Amino acid sequence: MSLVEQIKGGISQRIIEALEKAKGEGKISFANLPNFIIEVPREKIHGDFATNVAMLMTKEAKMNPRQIAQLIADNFSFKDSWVEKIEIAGPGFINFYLDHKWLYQVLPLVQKEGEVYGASNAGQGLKVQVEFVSANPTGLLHMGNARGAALGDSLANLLDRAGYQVTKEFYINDTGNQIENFGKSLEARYLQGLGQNVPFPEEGYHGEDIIDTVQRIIDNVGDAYLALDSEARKEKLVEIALNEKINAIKETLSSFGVEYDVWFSEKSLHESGKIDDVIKLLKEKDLIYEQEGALWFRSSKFGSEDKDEVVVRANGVPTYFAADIAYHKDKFDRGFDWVINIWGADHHGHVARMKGSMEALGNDPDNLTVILMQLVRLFRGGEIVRMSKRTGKYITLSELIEEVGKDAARYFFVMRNPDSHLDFDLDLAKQESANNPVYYVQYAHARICSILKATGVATPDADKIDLTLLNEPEELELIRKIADLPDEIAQAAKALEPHRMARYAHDLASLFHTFYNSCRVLTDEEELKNARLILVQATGIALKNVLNLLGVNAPERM
RNA sequence: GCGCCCGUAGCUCAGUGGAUAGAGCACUGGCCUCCGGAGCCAGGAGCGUAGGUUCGAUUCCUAUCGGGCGUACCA
Repeated sequence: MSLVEQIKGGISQRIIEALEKAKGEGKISFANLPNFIIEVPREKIHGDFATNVAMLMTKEAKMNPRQIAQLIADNFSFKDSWVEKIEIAGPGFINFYLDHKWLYQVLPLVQKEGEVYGASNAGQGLKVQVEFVSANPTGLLHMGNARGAALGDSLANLLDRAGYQVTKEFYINDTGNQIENFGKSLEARYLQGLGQNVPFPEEGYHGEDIIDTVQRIIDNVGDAYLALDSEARKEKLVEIALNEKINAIKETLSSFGVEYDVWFSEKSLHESGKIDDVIKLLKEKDLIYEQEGALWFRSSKFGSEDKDEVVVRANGVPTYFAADIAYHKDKFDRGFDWVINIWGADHHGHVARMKGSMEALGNDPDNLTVILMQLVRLFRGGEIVRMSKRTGKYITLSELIEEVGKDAARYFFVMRNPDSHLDFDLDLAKQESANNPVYYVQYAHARICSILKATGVATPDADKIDLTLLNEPEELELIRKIADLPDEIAQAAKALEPHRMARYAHDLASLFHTFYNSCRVLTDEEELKNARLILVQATGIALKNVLNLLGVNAPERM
């Protein structure tokens, strides 16, 4: 349990005791305690912590909130609580002012824990799976995939740190219509590459990368596939090209700092019979019916979905939805307590029926969470960078990494709430200046390393230093922010909101710069210098740990 | 038509039902004989609109306007 949690828990406990005591003395009556919170007030003058308990009890106790607050204050036990003073304010808030010495405990802790500082057991080992990107392996990764990659990977890191047992997974759509189409496109390029004048399929993949892929195949095997019939030829081409594409995707993601635990093949679901099995299972539950030659799932019976969906087409081929049902069933069969998918907003129509299908199979649909992310727009020179699906021309993830660097790209993608459209300013991301938030944070870290190095010796052991010399408001605020890290991580993980950590990193860097400008670290006063060095070191550790969560480097110099 | 997401400062965005709604950019003026000036300090303006629930609403509900997306035997 983190220090902040301990403090909050202690205050909470004492509030309940105070209320029980007052009740015993007949000064207040209530049957149930409200679900109150202990929060950090926005304004510093409102204390270190505050609670709304009195305002929530007015009905139950039939008293006005300030009277209730007064009772709590009168009966509050200060002993061993760090609480120094209690004030009642506004409509009935109870503000707690702490002896700031409680903060000093955090510094030795940070020094001792090092790179694991910030971790907690909030998730209690719950098994959670995060599936993200899962891009079509027929092309290169685009900005939507990039956002999903940054988001998913940071989220997985967060969950891991917060005490969940995390598996990162990529679902490979290696079968179905788009693979058919891929085959046709490859075949056309192959024949064209060998000098034949064949038309390119209208709905084919126009990207240049496919031409390159086919050229490599021609370099290897020449016209050997001309002799095959079209089906066998496409099969061969698809096999080779798919392999190449998937490897390229792996490499690009790897250079983006993203490594998966599992690469799951859609095709394997067809081959293992898991799709047939799940359809059979639904049939047994009378949730499948036949109409116009196709098999329909009664999705309208579940959740908010208002119509039924086809799972097997009239031509006997299962739909993507059928495969996805089997896939998600498989996820739960593998024992995940919590399954998280990150999808583009254009897939939102798929969410309700997906949850419905899980419910139909007896899984709690609430254990499936789908994070929808809005689109990404690229800007260069103040102009929107147009993407063209028809010509297959778009900026790829590897080009983006090439242009702005991994750190800026990851920071920019994860800095926003997935719900909002992301305007990605390429010029800003490239700037090595204060305008660029990622540099601002990294600069703080480099500065910290520089100070620590300037002493020429190792930073002293925090237990042997008088930390109570750290009394300046800038010092105390900085320590306070560091103390918050474990809770910040736990909360961001639970809410599935990694963008909070980008904000935290920025706030922490900002507090450090403020401290740096008002407190000289390398001073002649040996005792004070040592205490400040401990603080600087702890800040560096916290900053680095957060940047690592976001997949951004914490440079020692820049 | 119906469904989902978003409307907060000039721009890009934060804000678990709480107290005086916050950052960055842009604009203006200050700050190094001193640890990294890629830094610090100071300055203005805003919750799309109208109702409702509540002690209290940017947050929840309803309606409405504006933008995006979806509404396939595509994925």
